[in-house]
Amino acid sequence: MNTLGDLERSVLEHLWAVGGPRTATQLKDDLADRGLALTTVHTVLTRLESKGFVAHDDARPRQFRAVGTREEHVAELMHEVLGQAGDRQAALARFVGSVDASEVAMLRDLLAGAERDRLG
Amino acid sequence: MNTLGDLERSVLEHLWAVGGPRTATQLKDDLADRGLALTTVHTVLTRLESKGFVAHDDARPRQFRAVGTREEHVAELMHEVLGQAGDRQAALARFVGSVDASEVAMLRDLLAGAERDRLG
DNA sequence: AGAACACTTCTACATCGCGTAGAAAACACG
DNA sequence: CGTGTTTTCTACGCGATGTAGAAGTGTTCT
Repeated sequence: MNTLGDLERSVLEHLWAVGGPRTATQLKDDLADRGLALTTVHTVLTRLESKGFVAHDDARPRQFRAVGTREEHVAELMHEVLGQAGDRQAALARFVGSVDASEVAMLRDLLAGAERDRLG
Repeated sequence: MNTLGDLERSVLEHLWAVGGPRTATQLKDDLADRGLALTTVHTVLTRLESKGFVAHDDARPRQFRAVGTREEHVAELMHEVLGQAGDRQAALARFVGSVDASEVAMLRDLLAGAERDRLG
């Protein structure tokens, strides 16, 4: 499922944050605190790409960008996780039972919207 | 985060399904399709235990049981995942936008309850 | 009690994913 | 073309996991 190592996650997280395309060299600099070799960045990007999280064009410093947003990813993961529950409703109940107050209010609004959409 | 291998997951899943305690030998038989050695089952149980998913008593065929339910686990994972979102609300919105109709209705009820609890 | 069997713990090994990067190959630019 | 940059290839170490043998401990039956 959520098979991302620390470094992979950092890089992807950064691409998500940036929002746009980024070259390997730029990423290496962006993550300078890690002190990575350029090839390391490349390896990670390649792996992220083979996992479908990143794509690059064929320009000549390759431009790498995140496929999808962090929020999409999170929502997708939540669904995957929920799919593991035998009793989805029970799992959802527990989940809802522990989201914080502001989110509860927001969820309610979202649900109202979802319902309207469904009813047309 | 969700660090469970296939076998570990199978065993835990089985313990969740069974609901009650189970000996290593019983588990080995329960999962006979895997053709595991008894010691393998023990190793896995030990690892699950060190991860906090399983506990055993000190009776003499040790009784192993799942700590918590699958639904609790799922809800917990959902929270962990949600915690990864930069924008929790956006993530929740996407999530809610794709749960099915019956669950939407149920969520609405759950939320009403959650709110009452908070206000009350 | 002693033997035979069952259960538990210890130790080990192969594989795989991931962090990490050197070496080599392909390419751009003056 | 030569030099610096970028990309690809290859590789190694480590920790997690699947897998289980060997050894130790407890149980049972005669």
